[in-house]
Amino acid sequence: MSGINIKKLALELNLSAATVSRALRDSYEISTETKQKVWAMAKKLNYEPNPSASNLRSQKSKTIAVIIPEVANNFFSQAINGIEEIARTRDYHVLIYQTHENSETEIAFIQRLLSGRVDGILISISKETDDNQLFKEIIKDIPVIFFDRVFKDIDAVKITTDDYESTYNATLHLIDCGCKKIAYLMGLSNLETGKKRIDGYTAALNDNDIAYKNELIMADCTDDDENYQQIKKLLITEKPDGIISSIEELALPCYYACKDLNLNIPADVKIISFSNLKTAPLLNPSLTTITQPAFEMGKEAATILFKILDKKYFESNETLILKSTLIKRGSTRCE
Amino acid sequence: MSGINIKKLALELNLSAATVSRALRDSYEISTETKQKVWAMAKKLNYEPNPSASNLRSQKSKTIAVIIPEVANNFFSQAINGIEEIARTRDYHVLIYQTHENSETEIAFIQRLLSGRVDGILISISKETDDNQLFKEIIKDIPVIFFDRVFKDIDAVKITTDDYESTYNATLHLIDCGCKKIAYLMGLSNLETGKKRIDGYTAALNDNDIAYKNELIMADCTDDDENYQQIKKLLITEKPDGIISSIEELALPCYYACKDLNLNIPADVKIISFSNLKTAPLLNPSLTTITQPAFEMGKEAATILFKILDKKYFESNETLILKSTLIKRGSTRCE
DNA sequence: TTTATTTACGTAAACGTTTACGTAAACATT
DNA sequence: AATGTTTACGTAAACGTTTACGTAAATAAA
Repeated sequence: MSGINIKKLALELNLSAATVSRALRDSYEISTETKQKVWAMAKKLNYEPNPSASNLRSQKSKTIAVIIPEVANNFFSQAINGIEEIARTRDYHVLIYQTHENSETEIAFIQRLLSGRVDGILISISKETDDNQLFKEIIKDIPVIFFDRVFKDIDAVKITTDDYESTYNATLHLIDCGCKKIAYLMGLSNLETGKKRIDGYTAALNDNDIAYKNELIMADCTDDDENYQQIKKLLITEKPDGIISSIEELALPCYYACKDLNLNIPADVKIISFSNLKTAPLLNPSLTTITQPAFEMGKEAATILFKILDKKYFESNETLILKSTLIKRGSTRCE
Repeated sequence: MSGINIKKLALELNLSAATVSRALRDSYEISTETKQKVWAMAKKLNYEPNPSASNLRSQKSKTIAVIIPEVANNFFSQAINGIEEIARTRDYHVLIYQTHENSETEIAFIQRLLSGRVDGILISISKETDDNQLFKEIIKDIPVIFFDRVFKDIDAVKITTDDYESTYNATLHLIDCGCKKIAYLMGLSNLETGKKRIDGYTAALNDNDIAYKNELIMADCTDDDENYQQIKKLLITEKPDGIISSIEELALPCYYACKDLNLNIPADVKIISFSNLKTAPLLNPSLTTITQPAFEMGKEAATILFKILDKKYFESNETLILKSTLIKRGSTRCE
């Protein structure tokens, strides 16, 4: 708010506001001479166009929203990083909203965004959300890209990783290491993401003639301590020799539980987790991870959103699938 | 963009836009009866006021900007978490900008924000920034709160941690553990933050009659590999028995370097680092950390900003200092 | 009953842009 | 010389709110 607006600028230049506006946007209607005078004066006076006025007139906000469960999470913060990088190249602004896995918060945010505040939305659905009716409505009003945590039956652009293959291969890896009783820590069960992950697990079991046992499946809940207790209970009662954690949040509790129960990783139980932890190689033991390309997902999601905003993207319901990487480390070392 | 604006709403209700506007804001000038009709219809039609129009008229954006070096960083993502939580309680929106430690990017962002896009700015200065002249200018135009990474001589509100005490106590801890040659990995040397940290270190050495040696100080640079090589070189040539890392980014390279050189932590060299890693307890060995209250810093910074916006805060240059915690773990275990 | 006050609304201007439309001057075409 | 076209700008309306000001009707005070 240097207090300088286009009118004052025009006054200073003995021009009309219209001419100044056109000159600033490099319109062909304005002589080169005038343009240069305008540019010079704009720079001199540190003129910045008022975004509210611009947005109001143009009905564009040059802003996108990112709605995620948590910022303080390796995956999501890396995704934001990618999104912000792309947005910056386009001089777009990025609004951040955290749902804390709460469906109502999520809905409230979205409702508030349906008023021209943003030109598009990038969203990773909260765990709790199982009803996609609202989303089916809003995608008619504004471009929405779903990333990582997506719905099954919605006609929208989605960016995911190869969730099915990831858990399939992870399970195979454990089987190769000799595991016979592989537990599965299930997250995101409401979402397509979570379903594909467990499907990969069961398919791998099937393909290797290992019976699926319901008792080996643990569904995560919202309470961290409860999760920890459940994992411990699972380790005690079922004595699995392998664990696949479908979400990063459950990996560390596994480590703590094993420590607590004097179980050796990987001798007694091998562990693989979805994770974007930078410290995975330095854990004790180092953690075998399914690492998602979070940064690239953010970049891709933003890139596609901008293509849509540019009207250069026409597949309204494509799913772009990026590959995760299974990084084998100490927690699944075979003897 | 449900396409419904205040005029259509007014038309539907047989009222003027002015009355509707006032009813929505619960003005005393409007009868209870009318208000309720308006509220009901607004809800029914899913009316959301257009923010550009509101902002333009009111000269408020209900938006704040957060300018930080990186999102994908434990400290900053936790700080954003705190900021977002406070902003939400006020129905404010949060814009995120990453400088990637680049001073010019930082300046460009700030310039763009001086046009009413945001009502206030929360910023953690980039490493490279040493000139605070621009900042002295902008704080006249818009409320700016500096957090964690702050300038020395600027008349603004700052939120920091007890940087001096933190490194002082960390150094003491190493001395207590018998360390005689304590290396210091220096970051943020341009900023008050970095200066206070190294001051704490040298003071502790002084108070314990240990000579300060320039060769034991390593300044970080922008290149990760270069940092790693420098740390290795330091370990080889100086053989320190303790290391204090003033930034989280250098902690893991230390671990790798020690591994590489077959140095045992903590037997050969003890390590303490500023860090907000959740996995610090699970590293091999677990890492002794100076943990900053990142979440609380974000909350405090946002809270004070809102007080300023509410004109309920008048100390224009207070520094609020939160306490970091020295968490002693395996990397500094004494025999 | 007359006048003052309060209540509940409407009118219109303003916020700072952008752009459709208009136009005078310069230039080109016949 | 009369007409058409281009160039380079200005005028004014519009985007969707909010609010100062105005006012008719209802109520209170005299």
